[in-house]
Amino acid sequence: MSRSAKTTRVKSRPSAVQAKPYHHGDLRRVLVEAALRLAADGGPDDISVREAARRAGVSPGAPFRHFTSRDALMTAVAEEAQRRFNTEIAAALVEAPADDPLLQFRQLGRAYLRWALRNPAHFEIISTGRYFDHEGAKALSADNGELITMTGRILEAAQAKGQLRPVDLKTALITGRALVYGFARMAIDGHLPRWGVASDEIERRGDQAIDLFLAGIVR
Amino acid sequence: MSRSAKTTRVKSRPSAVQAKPYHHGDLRRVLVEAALRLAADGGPDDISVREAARRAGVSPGAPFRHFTSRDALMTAVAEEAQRRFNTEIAAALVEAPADDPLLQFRQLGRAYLRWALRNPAHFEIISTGRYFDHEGAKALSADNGELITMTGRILEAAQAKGQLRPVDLKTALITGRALVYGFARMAIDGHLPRWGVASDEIERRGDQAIDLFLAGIVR
DNA sequence: ACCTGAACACCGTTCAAGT
DNA sequence: ACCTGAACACCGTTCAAGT
Repeated sequence: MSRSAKTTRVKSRPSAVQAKPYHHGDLRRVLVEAALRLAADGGPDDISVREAARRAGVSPGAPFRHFTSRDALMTAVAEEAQRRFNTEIAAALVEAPADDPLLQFRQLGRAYLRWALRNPAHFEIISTGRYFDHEGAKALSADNGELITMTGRILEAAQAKGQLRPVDLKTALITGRALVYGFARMAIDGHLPRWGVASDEIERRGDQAIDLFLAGIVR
Repeated sequence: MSRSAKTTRVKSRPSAVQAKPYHHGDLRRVLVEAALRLAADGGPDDISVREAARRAGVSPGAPFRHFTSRDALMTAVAEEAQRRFNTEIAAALVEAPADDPLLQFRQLGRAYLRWALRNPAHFEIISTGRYFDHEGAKALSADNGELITMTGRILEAAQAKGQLRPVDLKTALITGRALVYGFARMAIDGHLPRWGVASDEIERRGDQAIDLFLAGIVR
C-alpha cells in the first residue's frame, strides 16, 4: 500500500543479489513512510522512532542522523501528510463548475471531510498541533496557508457574484471551517455513535451538515 | 487551586504533628487531582502514573492498587473533568430566560465554548477519546448523554415555539455541535492565528460563529 | 558522511515482601 | 487491605567506535 522504497541504489556493485549495504541510501524517506504506516495502522501515538528504525532495518540510533528528535520525525510525517491532503483537495476542486463559487465552496468542504474520514490518523497528526511545533514546519505552514487563502477567495467570489446573504466573510469563513473540522473530529474521536449516527452514514451526515450551513448563508 | 486533600484521617492518634502514615487514606482522589493538575500545567500527555505517585508521596507501584492501568487513571480523570464541565453548563443554563429556548440554545453553546477555552487540557481529555475507552467510563457516558439529551430537548422546544425555519432537528443538532466543538478545537489546537484571530478576541469570534449559525436556522 | 551498539534516564507494570 | 522497592520490558536520546 505504501510506495516501494526498496531500491537502495548501490552504484558500485551490479550483482543481482547484493548484501545489505552499510549505508541505507534513503533512510530519511523510509523512516517517514514507516511512521505514516504506523500511524495508519494504530494511531499517531503508535509512531515510535525505534519501531520506525526497526522497520527500516537500522539501529535505534540511526534515525537521529536524519532527525534531531522524535518531534522532528513527526514534523516530517505531518508535512508529507499535509502534502497528500492538499493534493487531494486540489484534485477535487477541479471537478466543481468553474463559474459557481458556492458549489466550489461546497466541494471544498466535502473533499476536506472525505480525506479526514479516510485518513483519520494522518488528519489528526496534521491538525492536532500536539505532535510537532508549527514554527519549524515551514512546508506544512505554506500548504496550510494556501488552503486557507484559496477558501477565502472562493467565498469572496461567491459574495461578489451575489450568491450570499449579507454576512461577514471572515466570520463565515471561520464558522465554515469550524463546522467541517468539528464534524471530522467528532467522527475521528468517536462521538458520532452518541449522536445516533452509524458509521455507514457518516459521510452523508457530514454532507447534510455542510448543506445546512450553506443554506444559512446563501441568498 | 485544587481542593485540599491533605487531611489523611488517622483515627488512632490525636497528636498534632503525626508521622506520615503507611496507609495514605485517600490516595485515589489525590492521584486524580494530581493528574488533573499535571494536565492543566502541561497537557494531557504530561500525565504520568509515576509523577502522580511522586506528587502524592507514594511509591511507583502504589497507584496500581487503585487503578489497573494508566488508562484507568485517565478514565477517572476524564470522569472528574466531565463532571465539572456538566456542573458549569448547568449553572450557565439557569441564567437564560426560561421561556426562550433559542436563547437557551445559544447560552448552551457559549457556556460550552467558554469552559473548553478555559480548561483546554481537561476538555481535550474528555473529548479526544484517545485517552481512555468510553465503554468503561460509565459516569462520563451518563454525564455526556445527559448533555446531548438536554440540547436536543431545547432545540425541540425552539421548534415547537415556532422559532426555527423548517430544518431537520437532528441535522441542526449535529451541525451545531460540530460547530462549537470545531471552534473549541481550533482554538486549543492553535489554528486560530492562521485565521487571523488574535488570542484576546477568541471568545468574541466564537460567539459570532454561534450567532451566524443561529441566524441560519432561525425563522 | 552515515550507521552500530552499548549506555543512560525515563516510563508503565508486576510482584514478593513489609506494615 | 494497602504500600514499598526492586525488577523487567520498553522508549527517546547520546556517543564512541566502526565502515
